[in-house]
Amino acid sequence: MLDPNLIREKPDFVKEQIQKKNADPSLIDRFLEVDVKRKELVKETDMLRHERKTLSQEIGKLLAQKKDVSELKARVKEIASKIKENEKMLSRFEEEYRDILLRIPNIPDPSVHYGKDESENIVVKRWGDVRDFDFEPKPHWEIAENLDIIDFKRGAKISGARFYVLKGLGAKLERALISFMIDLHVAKHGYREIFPPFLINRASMIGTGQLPKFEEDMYHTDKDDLFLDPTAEVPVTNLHRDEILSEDDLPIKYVAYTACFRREAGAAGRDTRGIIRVHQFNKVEMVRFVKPEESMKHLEELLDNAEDVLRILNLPYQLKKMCTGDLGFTAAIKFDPEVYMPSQDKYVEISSCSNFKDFQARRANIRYRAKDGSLHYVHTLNGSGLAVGRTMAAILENYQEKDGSVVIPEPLREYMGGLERITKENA
RNA sequence: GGAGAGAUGGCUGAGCGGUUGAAAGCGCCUGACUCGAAAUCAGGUAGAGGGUUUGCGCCCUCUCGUGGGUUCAAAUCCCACUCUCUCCGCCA
Repeated sequence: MLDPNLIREKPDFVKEQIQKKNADPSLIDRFLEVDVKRKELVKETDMLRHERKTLSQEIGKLLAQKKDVSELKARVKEIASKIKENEKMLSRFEEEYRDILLRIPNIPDPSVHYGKDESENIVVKRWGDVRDFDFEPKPHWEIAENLDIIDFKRGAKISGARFYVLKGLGAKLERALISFMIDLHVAKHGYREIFPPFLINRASMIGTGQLPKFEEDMYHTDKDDLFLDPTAEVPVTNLHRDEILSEDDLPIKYVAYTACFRREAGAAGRDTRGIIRVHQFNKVEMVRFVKPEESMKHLEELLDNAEDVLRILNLPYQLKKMCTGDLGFTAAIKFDPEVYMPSQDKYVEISSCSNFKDFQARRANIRYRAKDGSLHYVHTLNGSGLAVGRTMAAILENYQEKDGSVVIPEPLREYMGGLERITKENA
């Protein structure tokens, strides 16, 4: 959430900023209204409580002197009932105050360009040589089905549309990719590996900004009120919810593999074929907790860590900078690495790297104590490094051969028992 | 699932109806000593909300797992819930 003081002091600025994200500026007016009412009531109630406290102490003293206190008691009782009334009203205001605050999106970083939606994102970088095929490159789902390493039909049978089954070397390649990515980020980029729970409580979902606004996008278990992990960002960022870290601990860098579960509620008809958009996929995610003044530097590093995976796998990619309208609810600035897909001659999102600044830290109450004793909110960042399923798709397409086999990228071979190629025979 | 024990500040841990927002220790900060450091000594050190002040600050309220209740008054008594630990049961 935003700093309430920023909204109070510069409401017009905040309105303007959230409108760039296509959010409703009337949220700010509602906030200010509730804020005023709440403050008045707090003031009044605090005065009453003060009175109760003083008189109660008085009673204690008189009682010690064995004096009559029945009159005083009656007075305090009256005050107490008034307090109770106020508290009921106050808790309603507090709830609304909090709810509005939780529904106001983060404001964009000044360096982010204005744009209405994804069509106005800009490509800021391109890397790698797109391969010159001497045959018509097939889409990944055809390659995979021909090799019998992905089974869409049976995925649908077991679970439904947008689920698939990995088989044989397909399953092994998935595992290889996960290990390869984690090892890279740990050994070369200095992250600590985390393996978090996949079922997550409500408080954590609020902490990183999935709730209250996006409940429809998540799988939920009714009996226990738990959500299926939509991204490791949630459990890993919430690792330090309600904690005060020490300045010496920062920066903290975590990398985690998790399965990710998404209902894709609004995605009917999009990317229906293949493994690009599915309900369950694997992802390796990097998360950083950093000092505010260093967070932009950390975004650059994080982004480079994600790109490094693509470079090492020699997958051509481009980097897209998101415009204000496509930042999403929580990000202040965001870059998406996109991998080249030969069958469509298009670049497809394979990672997303964001700086949330103090937006998540305020929600999740993650602070650090500076050397001088003062308290500050940390800045949080995260980025996929990378989405595993999409990496698999990219490898299948970019490394496919005319005979239908797929060459295994050199750096992955040690994770595949030295295997160099997936063929119909060995798959 | 059953039985029991517990949850207090950055950490450990005392308090079990009325100057207790909380002893003590650790940690941290400041000062003295030192060329410097360590050790020692002295002092300081919870968070949130609100008011006031140009500012340093000062004042008020709330918070001892969470939510309710009893009482003039609750960290302290009662109830519910959550979590942790121990034992039993079940189980990959």
